[in-house]
Amino acid sequence: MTIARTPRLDDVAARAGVSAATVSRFLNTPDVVKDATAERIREAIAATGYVPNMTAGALATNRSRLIAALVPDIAQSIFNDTVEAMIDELAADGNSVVLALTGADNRRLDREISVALGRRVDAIILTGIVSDPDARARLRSQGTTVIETWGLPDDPIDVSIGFSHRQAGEEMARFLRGRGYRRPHLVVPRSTRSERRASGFTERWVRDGGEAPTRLDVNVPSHFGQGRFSFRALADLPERPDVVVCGSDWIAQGLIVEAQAAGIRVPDQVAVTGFGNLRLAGDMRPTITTVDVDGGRIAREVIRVLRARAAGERVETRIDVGFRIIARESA
Amino acid sequence: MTIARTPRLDDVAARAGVSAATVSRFLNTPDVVKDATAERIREAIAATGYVPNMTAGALATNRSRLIAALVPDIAQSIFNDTVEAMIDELAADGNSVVLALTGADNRRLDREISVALGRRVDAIILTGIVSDPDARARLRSQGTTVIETWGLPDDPIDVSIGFSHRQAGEEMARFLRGRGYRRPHLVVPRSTRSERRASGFTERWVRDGGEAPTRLDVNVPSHFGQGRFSFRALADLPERPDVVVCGSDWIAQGLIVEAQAAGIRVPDQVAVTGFGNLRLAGDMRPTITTVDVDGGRIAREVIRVLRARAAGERVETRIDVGFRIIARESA
DNA sequence: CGGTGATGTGCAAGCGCTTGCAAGATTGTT
DNA sequence: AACAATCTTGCAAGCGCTTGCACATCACCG
Repeated sequence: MTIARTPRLDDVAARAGVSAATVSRFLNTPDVVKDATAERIREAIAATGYVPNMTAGALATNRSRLIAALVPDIAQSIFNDTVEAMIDELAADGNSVVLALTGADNRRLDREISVALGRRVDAIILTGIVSDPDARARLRSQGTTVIETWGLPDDPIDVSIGFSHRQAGEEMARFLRGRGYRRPHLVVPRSTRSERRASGFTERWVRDGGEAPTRLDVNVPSHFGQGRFSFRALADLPERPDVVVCGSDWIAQGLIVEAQAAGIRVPDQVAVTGFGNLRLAGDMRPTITTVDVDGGRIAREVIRVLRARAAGERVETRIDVGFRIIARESA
Repeated sequence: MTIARTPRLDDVAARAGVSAATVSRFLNTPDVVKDATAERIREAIAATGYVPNMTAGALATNRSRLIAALVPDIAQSIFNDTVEAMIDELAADGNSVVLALTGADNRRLDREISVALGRRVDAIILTGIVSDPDARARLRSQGTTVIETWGLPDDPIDVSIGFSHRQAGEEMARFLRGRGYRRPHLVVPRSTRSERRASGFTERWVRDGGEAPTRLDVNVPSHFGQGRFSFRALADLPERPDVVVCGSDWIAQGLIVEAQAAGIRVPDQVAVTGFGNLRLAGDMRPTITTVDVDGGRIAREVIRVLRARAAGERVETRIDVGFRIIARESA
C-alpha cells in the first residue's frame, strides 16, 4: 500500500501517463495541451484529489499572487468597504489578500512592511497616509508595486489613488458658509487625514472672513460613543456653535443621538456634518450631511493599476477619485 | 558592476564568509550560532538589505505560516472584532492572515477553501456556520487544522469555538418573559445563526406558555437601515408588539432611532433588544439590552488551539465560550 | 513523397531556503 | 597531554513547481 501523502504534480502525471511538465501546462496554459491528454489529466486530478501547491508555484515563477493590504484596523473602519471590494476583485483574478493591521498610528507599519516584503507579495496596498519618511524610503527602494489609497501625497511612493483631504476640508467650509453658518466647531480624530481636512477647513474658513473655528480632538478609531462625548463637550465652549463638523459619520451619528436625548433639535439648534457617507448617514434621522468618497471606485482603480502593472504597462502615479459633499437634513 | 537583484541567503553568506546554512540557522535558531559569527552575519544582512524569502522557506519546511480566515464579509460584520484580534495575535507569532470573503450565504465558500488549500495554509478559520455537507466533508478529508468559530456544531469538522445560538435565543426568551413582556416580535436576518437563535427563542417562548411570536426576515448583512425599515413594518402587524427582538445591535439601533423619530418612546411603548453587544449598544440612547459574545475570547482560544496544534498537543474539539445577556435600558 | 511549419510533449535546470549528517573546532576532564 | 563531550559549521539533498530548449509528430503542400 502506498503511503498516504498529499498528491503532487508527479502523482497526477504518472497516473495520466504524461510528464509533470505537461500537467503543469494543463494547469496554467490549458490550450497548449491536446484535448485527449487534457482529458486524461483531468481524470487523474479528480482521482488523486490533487490541489496544486501554490507555494512551489510562487517560488518557481517569482510571483506569489499575494497582495498585502495594510490598514489601521478593521473593527470600525471607513476603509472596510474599499478593502472588501478589493478582496473580491482580487479573488476573481486568482490573487489572495493578506490583511495586516498597522494600528491607529501606524505603529506596526514597519514590521508589517517587512513581513509583506518577506512574503514577496506582488503588491502592497497602503490605506491612509504613511508619513514616516523611513518607511517611505524603504518601500521606494524595493521593486514592489505599492499603492497608497485614500490620500493623494505630493510625492507618491509609487502609485497613489485617492483624493485631497485638504481640499475636502476647504470645500466643506465653503459649503457651510454658503448655507449661512457662522460658528463651526470641528471634532477631529487624531489621524493625519482628519488633520488635513481640519486645516483645509480652517484656512478656507478664515480666508473667507470667518473666525477661526473651535475644535476638539478625539482618539481614533472614531466611533459612536465619541459623538456623544463630543456633544457633551460642547457645553465647555464659550458659545454654542451653530454647526459641528465631525471627522466621521459615526461621530456625527452619536452626536445627533446625544443632542436629541438632551432635547436639542438637529439641525435647528445645532447642525451636524459627518464624513464618509456611510450607509447609516443616509438612514439616520435626520439624514446626515456628509462627504462621499467612492470606496468602490478606489478599489476598482487599484485593480486596474495592478492589472496594468502585471501586463507591463505604465500607469499614472496619482489618480484622483475626488469626493462629493452630500447635502442632507442635518446641516 | 554586479547586477542589482534582490539579495539571497547566498549573498549574505558570501559577505559574512560563512555558508548559507549558517545564515539560515542564524535566522531561525540564533542560539546555535557563535556570537562572533552572528555579528558578522548581522552586518552582512544590514549591508545587503536582505529580506528572507518566506516562500522558499515555506516550501522547504512545508509550513506556510499563513492562516486563512474565511468570513462572510467585513463591511459590517459582528466578526470584525474577533478577526482583528486574531490577526493581531497571529502577527505577533510570525503568522499572516489571508482574509477571504465567502459572501453572505457562503456562495464562494468552496472556491475559497480550494484557494486556502492550494496555498497550503497552516489552518483555516471559518466564521459562522458552514452547513454545506460537501464542504464539510472536503475539509475533513484534508489534514489541515480547521477551526469553526462563533458556532458550536454537534459534529465539528475539526475544532469549534463558539456558543450555542439556539441556547442564546432560549435565554433571551426566558429573560424577556421574566421582565413581563408578552408580545415579542422577531427581526431575523437570513443567516443560519440568526435562524437558530430565532427558533430557540420561539420554542422556549411557546413552551413557557406564550403565543408564537410574530417575525420579519431581513437580508444580511444587517445594518442600521434595516432597523428603520423593521420599525415601519411593525405597522402591518395586527397588534403592536411590546418588545422587538433584533438579530443585531445595528438593527436595534436603527429601529430605536426610527421609533423616536415617530414619537414612540423606547422602551415605554416598545422595548427593543439587540445582539452582539457592539460598542454602540452601550452608547446608544437608550442603551441597548443585548447579548454579549466575547469575540476577543474566541480569538484567544483560536490562538491557543493553533499553538497547541503546532506543539503537537491534543486539543478539545468543542470549546464553549458562552454568552451573556446584558440588561440595559431598551428592554 | 519529401519538405515545411505548426503543434504537443519531455528533459532538466532552476526558484531560495531548510536540515540530517558528518566533520572540524573547542572546552573540560583526568 | 590525551581523550571525550559539546559546539559550530559545511555539504548536499531535497521541498513541488515552471519553463527554455529540443525533439517527435502530424497535417499540409507542391
